[in-house]
Amino acid sequence: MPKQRDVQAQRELLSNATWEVLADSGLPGLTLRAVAERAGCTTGLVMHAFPTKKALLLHARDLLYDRTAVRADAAEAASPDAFGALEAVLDCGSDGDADREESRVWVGFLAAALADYDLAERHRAANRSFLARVRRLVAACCPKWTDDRLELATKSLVSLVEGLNVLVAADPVAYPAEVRRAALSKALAELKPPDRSGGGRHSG
Amino acid sequence: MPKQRDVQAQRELLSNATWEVLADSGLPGLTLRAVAERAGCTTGLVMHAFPTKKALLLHARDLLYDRTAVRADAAEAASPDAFGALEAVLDCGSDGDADREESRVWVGFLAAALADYDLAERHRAANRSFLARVRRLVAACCPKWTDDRLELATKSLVSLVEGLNVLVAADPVAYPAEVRRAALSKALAELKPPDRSGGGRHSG
DNA sequence: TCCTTTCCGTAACAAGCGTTACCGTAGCAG
DNA sequence: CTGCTACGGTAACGCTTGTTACGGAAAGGA
Repeated sequence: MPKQRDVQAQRELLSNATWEVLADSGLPGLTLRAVAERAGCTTGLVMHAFPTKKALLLHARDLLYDRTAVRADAAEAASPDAFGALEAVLDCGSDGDADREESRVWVGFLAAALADYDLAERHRAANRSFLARVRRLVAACCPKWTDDRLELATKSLVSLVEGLNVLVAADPVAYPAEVRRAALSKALAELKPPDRSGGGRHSG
Repeated sequence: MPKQRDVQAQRELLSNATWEVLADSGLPGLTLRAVAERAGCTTGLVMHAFPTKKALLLHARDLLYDRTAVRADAAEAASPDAFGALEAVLDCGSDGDADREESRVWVGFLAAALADYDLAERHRAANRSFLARVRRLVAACCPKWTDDRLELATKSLVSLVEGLNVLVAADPVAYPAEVRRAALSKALAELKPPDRSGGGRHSG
């Protein structure tokens, strides 16, 4: 049995390349040749690893979801309480340079999803998964809230965060990190208006 | 002087067609032929009305901005006080079917702006104009607030609204009109916590 | 060492894109 | 009615796209 390959590694390599191309060339620049060049191979390998371009796109979309899920899990696990976890999860889209890139990719996939049913399905699944996570954390923060209130707070928080991500992707100057942080903090402060036991922020 | 045409009307017709194609075929489906077919003509007229595809895109982008500005002006003028104006302006993206289309178009242009400098410039200008409008109304609602607080509230509101617009464009089921309305109302309630003189909502 | 089998780079394909050149034609002046 | 001129539909161009077919090369078994 001659010359075996690591299919999994190839698919991940190509998905990463897809991600990078999408980040700095946008959706119209996402061509198989661009992906191949970024991955350091030719379109031959791309078409052997994925049957079609759409399969590559869907796999890259899944990869984006996996990454955010892994990071959210890590942020959640590293936080001592539910408040900190919620803050970390919602803020994990503001870390550094790599994340602005992720926002750009997210916007690209979103725009593509508006005209592609499969991509739209994955977008919805990912966003609802994110909603469920945030809702769980909000519920942990405010156990006495009704379902309606939980629902509203969750979707408000998610909308705020995604809005910030979208807007900062197109205009980083108008939405600097400090503004984003402050907006998030103010929104999170809504979750604990009565009791002010201890400071949630770890630093000044 | 034979056979004169109404250039302005042609440009508007084509921009509208561009808008419609972008709304239901997405960015990759936005071709000159598709625009021409939607406008009921051929690519010949398109290329006579606009020198290039990018010029058409930019004009369509300007048209989108003009429409939202006109509608915001109308919403503002029809409101008796600053609170109502702010609510109307922020809510003007949730009216009916035509508006979901507008959100989709907005997302499409945003994604295109991530890889096109001129489109990005117009996006920034439009968003900053919107920020200025909201900030002016917030300032009218809360005259005693500091600049920092104004800035934060303004950008939080805009982020929330744009986030809702983006999310509802891709998943209308998860973000129904009532949720959006409630989220906006709750965010606006932040602007007047101390005095509770009269109800702001006009109807049930 | 040689053979076999899988891999993947090369190169071609048809289709679609934005763009261009051309010419029939429709409308006004005389 | 005739002639002129700008308009815009037609069709082609060159280019890039996704996709496919093919052949050389590399790695494990005999």
